[in-house]
Amino acid sequence: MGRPMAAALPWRFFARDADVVARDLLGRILVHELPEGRLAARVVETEAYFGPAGRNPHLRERDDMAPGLRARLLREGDPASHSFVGVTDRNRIMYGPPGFCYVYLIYGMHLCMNVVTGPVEPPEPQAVLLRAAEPLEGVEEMMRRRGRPNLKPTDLLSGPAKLAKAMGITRAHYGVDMTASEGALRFEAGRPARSVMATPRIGVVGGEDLLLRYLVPDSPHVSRPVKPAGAGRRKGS
DNA sequence: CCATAGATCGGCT
DNA sequence: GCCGATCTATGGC
Repeated sequence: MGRPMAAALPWRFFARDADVVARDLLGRILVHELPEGRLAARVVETEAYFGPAGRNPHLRERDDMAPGLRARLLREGDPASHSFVGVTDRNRIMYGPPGFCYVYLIYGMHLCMNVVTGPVEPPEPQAVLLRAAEPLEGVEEMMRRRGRPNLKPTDLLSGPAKLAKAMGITRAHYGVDMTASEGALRFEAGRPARSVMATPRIGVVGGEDLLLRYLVPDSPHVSRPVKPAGAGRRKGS
């Protein structure tokens, strides 16, 4: 056999609220073992999705969440979440236990990959969208799967659909347990990111002002860089 | 660098 | 029937 298999991040890691998991996933390693080889990438950008109002009373106990955000989620729920409308065939996995893979088709042609999160009691249908990562192992195979020549490493996994495609994610991964010890698709511990920044989520309708997108601000592998804090662009150095 | 159009189809009303 | 948790090519500056 090849290398010793590192432990998958355990079930408990994902049994926390989506914002906490989304932050904690930054710097962790997404791994997919394929016949063609091992694909590995460091997560640098995520988004948290909660559920409808009324299914999240446990948020009242949270003293580590911005009060405005907590109040909004308690009062209105998360209108951008696929679980906002209640159970459907597509979002059913979000209502199950944490640590499972949620894959969906977007714009008729792209797949996006999530991991289900949230406390078990009381339950809430949450997920974390994987938006960007830094390629570490199997770069050649990732490029082949992206099917575009001369792709720079920073363009390989810099978006949710790019990430899913390069990492070999298919609809067959819907409902896969990412915490299984022998599983091909899992997270490894890696090293948590040193700095984390929060911004509004990309491309959502509803909850546009909620700061539920998390990224490693100095990473060149994110889908969209953080807006410079100061004024317009510089010229030279 | 920025803005925009087109691709393409499953899920939900 | 409408529309989306996106990507890419193209054209302008």
